[in-house]
Amino acid sequence: MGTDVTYRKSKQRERILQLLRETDVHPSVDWLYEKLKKEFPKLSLGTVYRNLSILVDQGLVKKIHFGSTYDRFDGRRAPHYHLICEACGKIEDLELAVYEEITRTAQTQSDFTITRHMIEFYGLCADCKHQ
Amino acid sequence: MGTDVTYRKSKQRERILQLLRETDVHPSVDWLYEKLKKEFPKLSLGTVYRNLSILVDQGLVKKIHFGSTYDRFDGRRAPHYHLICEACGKIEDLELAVYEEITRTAQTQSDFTITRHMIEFYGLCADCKHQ
DNA sequence: TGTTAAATTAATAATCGTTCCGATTATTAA
DNA sequence: TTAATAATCGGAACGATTATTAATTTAACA
Repeated sequence: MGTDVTYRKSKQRERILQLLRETDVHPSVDWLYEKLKKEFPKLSLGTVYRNLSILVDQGLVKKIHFGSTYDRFDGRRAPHYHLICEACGKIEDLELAVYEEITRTAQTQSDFTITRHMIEFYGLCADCKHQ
Repeated sequence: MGTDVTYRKSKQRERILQLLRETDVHPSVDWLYEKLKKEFPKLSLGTVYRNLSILVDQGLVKKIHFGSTYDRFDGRRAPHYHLICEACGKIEDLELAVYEEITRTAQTQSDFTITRHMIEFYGLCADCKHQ
């Protein structure tokens, strides 16, 4: 996904964006694929993936749970927050007191029973900052 | 992974936990596998996976990026937080003003260049609450 | 200590979500 | 209309993870 690529419009991509704008269910790839197969019977799964990544690239859509594609494990027991380098994927612990009250504040705005929260901070680590 | 299973101890699992306690790099499965292969030349990748899931089950280790195994997409442009139901995986938007100052506070505690943060709240949605 | 049943292991096959590929089709600018 | 090339389709390939299997190791107790 280079920076200087020009995108042509495509019916499929337009509809993917439209669907994402219309709904609030935070669709998965399969959800979009199943919906769109009715309009585009020959639609391929790869097309959905490719267009989603173009839309994310264009800043029109956000990918939730962006981060590394594989699991990481943490032997630290106390709750704490994470710093994630967007260049190299490094994960560090952040020495910052956990905001317990955020969970309670969120609770007042929702009918979920909220038990915990997680914060991830994104940016560039010291190494990647200097190329 | 039932709740009433008794686990026997195993050298491999003990070392995995020990490694996770000693390090702060938030190891991936492969990192652990490569380290431990020196001590247990016949170690299999499946053993690392199985023991990690036992340790997570016992609450001794945390899996980072716990949540859905596939990506979700969001067509909403303004930054906002998410509520995630731990029972059914539903993701909802939370109507809560974004705490811009959290990013700045975190910045004072780190040598990362922090550009943004994300908060996810975990709990049970209204439907799952009532079974 | 020695026996034995049960848990753990290694190896490998299967699965899942995602990305990549070659051939074809569609869009755009000239 | 034409030439250039981006986007499509369908399927193969891929990496991370999970499940299956038979063989090995271990805890517990006689």
